[in-house]
Amino acid sequence: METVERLIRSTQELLWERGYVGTSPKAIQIAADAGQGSMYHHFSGKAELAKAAIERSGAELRAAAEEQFTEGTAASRITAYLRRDREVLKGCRMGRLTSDPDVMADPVLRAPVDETFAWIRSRLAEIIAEGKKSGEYPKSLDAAKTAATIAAVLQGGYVLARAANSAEPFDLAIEGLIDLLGAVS
Amino acid sequence: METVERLIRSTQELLWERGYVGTSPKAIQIAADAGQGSMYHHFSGKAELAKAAIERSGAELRAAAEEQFTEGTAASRITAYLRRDREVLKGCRMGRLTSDPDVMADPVLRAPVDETFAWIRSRLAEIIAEGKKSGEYPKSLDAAKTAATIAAVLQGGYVLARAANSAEPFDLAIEGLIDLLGAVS
DNA sequence: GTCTATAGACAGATAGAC
DNA sequence: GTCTATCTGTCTATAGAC
Repeated sequence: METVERLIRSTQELLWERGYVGTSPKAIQIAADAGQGSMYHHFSGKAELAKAAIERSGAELRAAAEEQFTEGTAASRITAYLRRDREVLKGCRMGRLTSDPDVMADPVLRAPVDETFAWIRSRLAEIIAEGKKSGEYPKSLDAAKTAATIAAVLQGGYVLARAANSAEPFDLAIEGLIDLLGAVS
Repeated sequence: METVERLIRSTQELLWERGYVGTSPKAIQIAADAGQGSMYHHFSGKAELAKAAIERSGAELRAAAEEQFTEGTAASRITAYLRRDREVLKGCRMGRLTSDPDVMADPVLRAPVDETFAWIRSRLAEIIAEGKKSGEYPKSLDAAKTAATIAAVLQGGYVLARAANSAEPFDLAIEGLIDLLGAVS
C-alpha cells in the first residue's frame, strides 16, 4: 500500500481509538511505518491528515449503512441497520469525534462529522416516510423525530456499552427500540 | 471556597470540556487558582484528581435524575427526566468520558462512570416496572430493554447535537422517543 | 519522496525552601 | 500548605541534506 494511503488509514484507526487530542503525528508515523519527513511532505500537518481521515471514515460509514438500506420493507431495512454487526466496544468512529474539543472547534474538521449524521438521519427519515406510504407505519409517526431517535439509540448504545465494558447495554437498547417500533407498526 | 474544593470543581469542568487526555495539571491549577505545589500537596497527580472529579460528577448526576424520579406517574416521571433542561451542546459530563481511552483503560477511573450508567438504567427499569404494575405500560414491555433505550437516546442525542452544533437533533430524538413510549401505553 | 537534526512549547511530575 | 526551581519526555512542527 502507498504511503499516503497508509497514513490516512493509520490516522483513521488512531482517531477511532484515541481521538484527535490523543493522537500525535509521531504515533501516526509509527502506525503507518512512515518517516517524519514523509508525513510532512504529503500533509501540511496533523489537522490536514485528520481531515482526510475523517472524510474517509464518513464515506465508509455511509456506504456501510446504505448496504442495509437497499432491500426489503421499510421496517426490515431499519431492523437490519440496527442489528448489523458492529464493533460495539470500540464505539463509533464518527460519534467519538463529537467529544473532541479540537475537532468541534474547527469547522473544517467538524463538517464531515456533521454531514455524516445529517445524511444518516435524512436517509432514515426517507425510509420511515416510505414505511408510512406502504402502511407499515401509522401516518401519525413523525419521520424526522423517529429518525433522530433511531440514530440516537445507536450512538447512545455505544456510550452505554463502553461505560459497562460490555456489549449488553447496546444490545438491550437496540432491541428495546425495535420492540417500540414494532408496537407502533 | 477551599483549595481542594476548587481543584475538584475545576477538574470536573475541564473533564467535561476537554476530557482527561485534553486536560493538563497546569490547566487545572490555573482554573482553580492554585499553585503547582498546592495541587500536588492535596492530590498525588492528575489521575487521583480526576477520580475525585468523576465521582463527584456521578453523584451530582444521580441526584439530578432522582429529582425527576420522585413524583408523578411512571410515564410522567420518565417524560420529566427526558425533557429536563440540559446543556445539550456541552454534552454529558459522564458520557463523554467513555470516549477517553485513558479513562476507559484505568479501572479506578472507569468504575464511577460504569456505576452511574448502571444506576440510571436500573432506576429507569424500576420505574417502568412500576408503570407495568399500574397498567400504564403493557405487561409485554421489557423493563431492562426499554430502560437501556431511554438512556441511549439521551446519550445519543448529545452526540447528534454536538455533531450538528445545534440542540435540534437532541430535541427531535427525545420527542420521537416520547411519541413511541406514548404509543405503547 | 524520505531522512536526520533541531527547536520552542508544554506535559506531568519531583525537590526543597519558606 | 504553598511557592519556585528543575527535570525528563513528548508535541508539532521546520530546515536542509540525500
